[in-house]
Amino acid sequence: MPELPEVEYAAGLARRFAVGRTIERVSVHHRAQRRSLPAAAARRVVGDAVVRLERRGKYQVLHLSSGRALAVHFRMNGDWELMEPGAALPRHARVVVHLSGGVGLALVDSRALATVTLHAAGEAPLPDLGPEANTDAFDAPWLAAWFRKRRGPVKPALLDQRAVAGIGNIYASEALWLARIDPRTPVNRLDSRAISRLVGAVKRVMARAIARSARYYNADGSNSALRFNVYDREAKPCRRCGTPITRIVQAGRSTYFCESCVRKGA
DNA sequence: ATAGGCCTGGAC
DNA sequence: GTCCAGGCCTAT
Repeated sequence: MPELPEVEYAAGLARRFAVGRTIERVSVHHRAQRRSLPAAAARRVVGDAVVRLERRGKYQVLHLSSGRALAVHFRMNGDWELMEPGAALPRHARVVVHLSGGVGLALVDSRALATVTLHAAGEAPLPDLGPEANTDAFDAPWLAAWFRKRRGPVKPALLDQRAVAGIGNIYASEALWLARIDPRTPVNRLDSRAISRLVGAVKRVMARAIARSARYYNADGSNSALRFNVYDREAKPCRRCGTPITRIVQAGRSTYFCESCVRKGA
């Protein structure tokens, strides 16, 4: 579930729920979770208030009144579950931020791959990230400049969060399909028109998903009502031309595309 | 660029 | 049982 649109939605929920409240306790319910959040770190934030919740790419940052920050990354399966006073621990709750008023912000994640990290005041809580995929800061000149410094096929390149923040494996395939670009095209072979199409397609895909995720987001992380054009549609007819969708593996991850819709040379 | 690791659950 | 998964890191 969690690429930029889904994280945006989850962040909105958590923001309305947690900002203005004070952290009374942080409980960790899976040992793998201690790799990113050791017990001492979980203890250190007690008494801190959540003053702001920021989403950046697929990350969320809980800015605390002391200047410290908690950075959260959902990875493959993470999500928030909001616990009202007296609520039972949700299934797959891995970390719970217990807040004033008796509520709890629960990180649920069946695979326990999500991360929560504590950062001291003045320390950058996030790695180097490119412009947000859904904003004007992400534009064709930027992407062209990035591609000039890189090599290799365009689809894995789109997943590099330093190039553009927030795109994941699903929306990378979706955007390339919309732009009619072959995912195997080396980035140095994309002309400026193709790059412009790609930037436009990324923004359209993001905007649509953001608009829909508010309605179709399920607590278990599934987004079943979302209808993808190519993702997970191997051998099914392309919605544009009917040709069976092709699945290949790039950088160890599935890529879906339509071989006939793709424009020659891009 | 690829392989393996981290984890669990669902599909087959 | 096997394979796969919307992410990302490290090692080769």
